[in-house]
Amino acid sequence: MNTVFKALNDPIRRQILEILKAQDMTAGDIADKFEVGKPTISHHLDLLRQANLVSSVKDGQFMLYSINTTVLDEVLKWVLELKSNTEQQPAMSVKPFDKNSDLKIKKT
Amino acid sequence: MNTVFKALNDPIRRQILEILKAQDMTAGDIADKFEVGKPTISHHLDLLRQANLVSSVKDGQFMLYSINTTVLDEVLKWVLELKSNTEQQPAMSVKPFDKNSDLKIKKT
DNA sequence: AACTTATTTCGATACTCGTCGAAATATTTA
DNA sequence: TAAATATTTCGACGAGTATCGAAATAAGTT
Repeated sequence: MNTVFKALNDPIRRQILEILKAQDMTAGDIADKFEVGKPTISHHLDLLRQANLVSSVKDGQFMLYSINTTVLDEVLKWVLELKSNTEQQPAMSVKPFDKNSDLKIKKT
Repeated sequence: MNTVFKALNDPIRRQILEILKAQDMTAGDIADKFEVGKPTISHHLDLLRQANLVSSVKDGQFMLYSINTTVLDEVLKWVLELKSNTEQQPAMSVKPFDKNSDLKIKKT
């Protein structure tokens, strides 16, 4: 979960995923689509692989990368959970916050 | 988009969102739920606010924070887009990659 | 007005991260 | 086998980030 969010927290890595959604691609061809050097892209691909967001397979001297969207289900679930049910009123709700109420949640 | 992913890329900030999903809460009460100091939580709340993931309102000497899930729709849309349609075969697909094909996409 | 409480701001510090060029590794081609 | 190509690893550097204690700001209390 942490590694997935970490992997998604970079515009290049997100772009790589978008590229790989269209088609599998070699490391070199992916790198050609960006301004940064190949070692940098290799590093980005490594982080994506650690997060299980891409898989790779060796094809001769090439490394063919492909997207793996199953891990995104976790993210999806987490985000949807956050949006589900209890439609929270914004802070400036009609009912003022009662700092003396016993709603305070103590650390579990 | 970038700021949202950046804000979500921290376990404490994600926990804060989960807490605020249950109920609005003051900065101090939020801070009490973590081991780190109050200045740190204040900073985390600031990042969440920059990403529009929380809103805050002053209630006397307290700052009441509440979640704002509308920004998460962006994330949701992006993730779903990545999962939609073209169910990509993994790299180890039956058909080997043809490095000589003219599939190479040049930079737009 | 003095004191307490709540929160943020300010510097400072340690750590992580994105990036690079050079070198290492592996594969294909001549 | 030597040279070329593809990719990764390595070591380094600068920028960003999480964290802290102390100080500043603001509101409530005595």
